[in-house]
Amino acid sequence: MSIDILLEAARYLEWQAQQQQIAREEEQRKEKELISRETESRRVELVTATSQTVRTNHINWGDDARHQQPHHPLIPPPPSLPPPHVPITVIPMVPVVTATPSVPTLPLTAAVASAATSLKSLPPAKNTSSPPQQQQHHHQQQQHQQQQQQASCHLLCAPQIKVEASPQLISVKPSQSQPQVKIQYPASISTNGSGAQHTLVTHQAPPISQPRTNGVSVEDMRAMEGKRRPGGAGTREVHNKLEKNRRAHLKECFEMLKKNVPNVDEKKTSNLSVLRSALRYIQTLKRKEKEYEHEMERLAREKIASQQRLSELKNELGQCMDVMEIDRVLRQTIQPEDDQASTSTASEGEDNFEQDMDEDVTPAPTPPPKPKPPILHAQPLLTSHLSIQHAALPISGVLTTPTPSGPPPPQAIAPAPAPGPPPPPHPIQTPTVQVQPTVIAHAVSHPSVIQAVNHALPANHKHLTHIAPSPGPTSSAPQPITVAAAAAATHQQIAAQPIGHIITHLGGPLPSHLPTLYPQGVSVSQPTMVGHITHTFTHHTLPHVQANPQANTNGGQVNSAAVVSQGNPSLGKPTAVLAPHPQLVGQAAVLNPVTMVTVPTFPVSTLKLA
DNA sequence: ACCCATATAGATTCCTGC
DNA sequence: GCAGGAATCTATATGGGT
Repeated sequence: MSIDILLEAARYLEWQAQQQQIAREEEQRKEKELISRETESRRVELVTATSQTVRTNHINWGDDARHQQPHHPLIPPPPSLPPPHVPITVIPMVPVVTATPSVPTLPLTAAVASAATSLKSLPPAKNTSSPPQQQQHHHQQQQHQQQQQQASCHLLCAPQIKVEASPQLISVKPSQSQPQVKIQYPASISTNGSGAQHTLVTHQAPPISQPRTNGVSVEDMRAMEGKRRPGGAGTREVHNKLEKNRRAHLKECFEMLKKNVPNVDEKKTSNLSVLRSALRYIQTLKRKEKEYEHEMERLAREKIASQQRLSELKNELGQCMDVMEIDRVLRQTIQPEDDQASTSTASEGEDNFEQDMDEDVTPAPTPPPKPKPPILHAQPLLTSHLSIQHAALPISGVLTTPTPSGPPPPQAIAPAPAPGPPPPPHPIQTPTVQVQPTVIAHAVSHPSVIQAVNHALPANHKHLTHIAPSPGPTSSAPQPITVAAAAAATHQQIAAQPIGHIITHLGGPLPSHLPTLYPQGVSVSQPTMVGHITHTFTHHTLPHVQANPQANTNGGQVNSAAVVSQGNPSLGKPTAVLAPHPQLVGQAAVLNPVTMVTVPTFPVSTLKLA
């Protein structure tokens, strides 16, 4: 219920009260005349004054006046006092007013409230409403004057009306004359006072002060309404509109939240339930997030452990193979070929190798003697080669990852051009001929070969990449080394084109880094090592090449200068091609102008993954 | 301008007694 | 099953604080 409605109702009541008051005044005046005529002068005046006072103060209290008659034995009952025509309607406002008594800006309600509070003290005032006649007379005169002067009515009548009105009469029009009420109310209050002197004093002031204390006059109220309405109404409307928009936005937000939160009933879900559901959902998400994080950590730990285990296994396997191969190869090669080699152990043989290498190796940067067995140094980088080799070997075939598709690439080492079947039209870089790095790696990275080379090389030269047949001291033309040539080391071709030079490189994963990583090749020209290598080719590589033609597991680089190899007549095996690495050609030319056999410089990680 | 608290009314749902 | 009341929720108005 807005204040505007209340104000409208108050004005309506005021207007009705004025109308009724005017009519009643006419009647009362007529009554006065009649009474004055019937009764004597002074007493009649007194009686009329009191009755009028009562009437004016309690406009609708006709019944009360009658009830109060016993209390006023001197006052005869007003015979012609008309009962209120219509009941009073202001009553419903009182509960509202009393419900909100703290509204200071509401003059009407404040006035009503104050009047209501004053009404509580009204009955005793009625009981004591027998002031001296002089006072009453004086009061009557004042009342008359005020009645005539009053053009504005006061709402103080409302409480009085309310008190008198019965609950059943709430909806009926009021029958109060507010002007009288306004004026008479202070009078009644003053009469309620215990002392006559006090009433006199109060009579002087009340007409002016009471309206201020009890409330605001109608005109003041109207003025305030005028102040509030133009600006206040607009402000109110704007404020209401803004508030409405705000609520709409809030509602949209709730709707959005409801959509984003699963397991929320589309219907019958209040905002509170939506908030609760959202809270539960957020908590669930947080819990799941933590679980997933833990799972990820666990999987990461498992992965690391698996990788470590894998590397350990690889190391163990490679170490075992190296040791075994070295022992065996040393026994087989060094003893028969090197007469100087005594029945030395592998370590002693290594020393011999080292000594030999010191003698025969080309002027390469000579590192200080290795404090440790070279196998230990070579292990990390040799692992890749060993893996390839082992993958190719039947023993360690578990580690292989055979290529599922594609024609079996000719895995071979480039044969010597002279013997064997007719060479292809393009001996070099034949598209149909592909050199399998696996084979090359297998051939070159045979543990024994590598080990032998590593022994011959300084400690930091551990990655065997190039093996070149010995072109002879004056030969500068690159010549491919083939399986046949390798086999010829022990057969016929070794004499014609023996492998007299092996170029080693430090293991660099990327070919592009070769120029920087391998500023110089290391030539292995010692007969012992060359013989060992060729022997290894003969006894280990070729069988593997034949047995595992598709053993390319890493898709290594194809040598650009592939040379069709010749089949080994003695073994009757397919031709193997071994070609120099394209990116090492230039370097090979620089290092040693021979045909090179390269080991693909694929990353070690690739091998590990394979 | 925005937000919040309060009061109120209307609608809906739930519970209870008959 | 139905009426009535209580409980709950939503929308609105209003005033006040920041």
